[in-house]
Amino acid sequence: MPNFNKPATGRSGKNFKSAPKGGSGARSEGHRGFRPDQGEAPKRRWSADDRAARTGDRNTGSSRGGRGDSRPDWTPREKPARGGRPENGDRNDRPSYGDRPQRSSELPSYGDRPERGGRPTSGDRNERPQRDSRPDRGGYGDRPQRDSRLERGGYAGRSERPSYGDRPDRGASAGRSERPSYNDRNNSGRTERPSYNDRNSSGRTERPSYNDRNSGGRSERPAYNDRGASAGRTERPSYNDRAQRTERPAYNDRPQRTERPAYNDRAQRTERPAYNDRAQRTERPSYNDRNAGGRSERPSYNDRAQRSEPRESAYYPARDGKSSHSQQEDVVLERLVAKVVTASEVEGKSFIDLGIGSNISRQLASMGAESPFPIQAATIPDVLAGKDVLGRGKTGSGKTIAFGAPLVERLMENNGGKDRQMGRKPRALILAPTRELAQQIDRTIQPIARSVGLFTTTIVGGVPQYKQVAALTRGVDVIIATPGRVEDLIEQGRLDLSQVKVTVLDEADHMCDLGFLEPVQRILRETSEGGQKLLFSATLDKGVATLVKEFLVDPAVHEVAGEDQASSTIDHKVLLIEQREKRAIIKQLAAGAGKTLVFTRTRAFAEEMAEFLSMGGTPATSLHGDLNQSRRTRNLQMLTSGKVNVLVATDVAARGIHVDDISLVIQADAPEEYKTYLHRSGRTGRAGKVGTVVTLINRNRRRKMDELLGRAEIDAESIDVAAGDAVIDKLAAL
DNA sequence: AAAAAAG
Repeated sequence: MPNFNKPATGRSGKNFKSAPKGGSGARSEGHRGFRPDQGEAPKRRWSADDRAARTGDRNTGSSRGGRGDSRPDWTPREKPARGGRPENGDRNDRPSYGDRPQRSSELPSYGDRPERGGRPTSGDRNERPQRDSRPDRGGYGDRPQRDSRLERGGYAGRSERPSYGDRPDRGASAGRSERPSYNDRNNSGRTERPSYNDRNSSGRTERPSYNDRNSGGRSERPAYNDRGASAGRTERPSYNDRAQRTERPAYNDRPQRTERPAYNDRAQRTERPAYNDRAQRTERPSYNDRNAGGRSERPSYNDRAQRSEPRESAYYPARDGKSSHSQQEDVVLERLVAKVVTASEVEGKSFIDLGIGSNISRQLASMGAESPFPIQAATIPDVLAGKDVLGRGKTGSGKTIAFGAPLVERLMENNGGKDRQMGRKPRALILAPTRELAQQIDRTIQPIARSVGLFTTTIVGGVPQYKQVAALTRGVDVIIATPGRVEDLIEQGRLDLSQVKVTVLDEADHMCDLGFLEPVQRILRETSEGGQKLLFSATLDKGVATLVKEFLVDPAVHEVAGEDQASSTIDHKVLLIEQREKRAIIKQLAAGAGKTLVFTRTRAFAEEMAEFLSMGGTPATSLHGDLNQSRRTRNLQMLTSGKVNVLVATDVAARGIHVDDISLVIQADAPEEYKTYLHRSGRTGRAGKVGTVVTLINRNRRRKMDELLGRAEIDAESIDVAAGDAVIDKLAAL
């Protein structure tokens, strides 16, 4: 790709990783945080008062979306109210400290979160500094499960959480919540469901690789014609031209795209299996069945499976019996050549100047984003122009709106009058690495989409799928998802991505890591060929080369200048400690009054530390993959709501998650990768607030830590300490 | 090591 300094040397990402540009942390021009020009990004854009006032507005105005109020066409026939909400199930077994007591009070009553406008959840904002300090914002937690459903307000069933009364006893699902940890699952005779590991290696057979599918029958893809002529869409390029780029083509052009294979028929598929079929399950409508229904030309997942096409096999290194864990070195990959934007360049520009419509601009303003942040000003025009974009913006710099606002704007302009059509296929997909992040993104994008009558839904695991399926059946425009559930629903024939014209990968570099890359590739291949692709991350580097090569066309690369430690409000410290004193020191650090986030390398240690701290008088809760989703959501919410001030988490909380006012980040286990360091530390110091990051290491690991800090381009003071030292108390959060 | 699917 033209945007790389060095042309790709091979097809697989491995090549890029093995050809790093030296591990030095030189702040040279080719390096990650290099910035030719100084310019400070304006932080804090609004005051707490503004925010409070804003909240009020939203509550009154957001229902305008139209759908929510009337919700005529979509009466949930298939699943009326019954909010199965299993989530509550685990409430009983909930281990962590404080949640129990307040429990009942923490769940807002249904009534108060209908419009989501009040948006207490702060979760999602992480990428957007703007909302950071909203005082009124409750946190994630208040609306744990509701993820996206809010708007659909009207419909009972949809709310993730039905009132206590109507909730039948989530019988079956209850069991789910207790899901054993990954480890347990592996050992405990749960034969019915292979653990992730098993699945990766052996169990895998049941799922054909997408490659096969590609080579399979994908011959031509139905044109986009039906899309409805985009009437006056002249001024703005449309989806289609993407190929030729220059100026945005209209949806209609799409047709030319003959080579697109495909999955076309899916489009016509009206008879999609009803939710009820589910019962018979096992025989879940396979692609074959569907094919039989007339769609013969399209290979079924199975067929595809058998078809062994060596082609692209390079993309599946792990499958070939190799350990999928080849310890990647923590190296700084070559930086992508980017167009650098400085804060001063965008000063005075408004979202409207950038091409965002007035409706969306108004919505953004009501959310606290009165004027665009640098990363937004840099990428919005290109996104609107239909170009593929790679965007790098520091943690909390507003990346979600940077891709979310223009994405919604484009969908609105190109809906060909088909908006709100029942059963319409999603036209945009946003993928995130964790469920919490996906839900957080939805909380930001949903209001924007609703402001122009478009709908969003989250497609993530850990929660029952029926509501997601019901939403898809009704028709949704934007999907915010995690990879696993998306693939699951595609296999079930309940999700069709063929009409997806815009795909966003948040935390894109992470989505290219082992374990994520392949699913992501398979999913991207299911989207409309030639569709626009947007890759964002605070640490975007050449690790995304594999995806760029296969899916992006002449991408524009943007980053913001002045986003390095010099402009940071975070203080970094490295404590050289005695291993045996680690717990005591963490306890001392966590004793402060401010919100503290502790990162551990393993789930077990996270759980152990949370318990240790709680037992020691510092209420703490945990967040990691061994918890069922409802507990994850609840525990995170406990921190955002202030029910506890300490959250001990694995790296599931390292990226993207936004919690207001975290004043101290403790790395109980030092990160292996400099990027992890940057993401973890990015949980504090948001919205211009000050924060401290303390990393605990053994003295003999000092050199290694220094190297990592060098790569991260962070200057941190190293201090020799012993449990009980006064220095530690000083670092404890205020 | 972690994360990501299972009415």
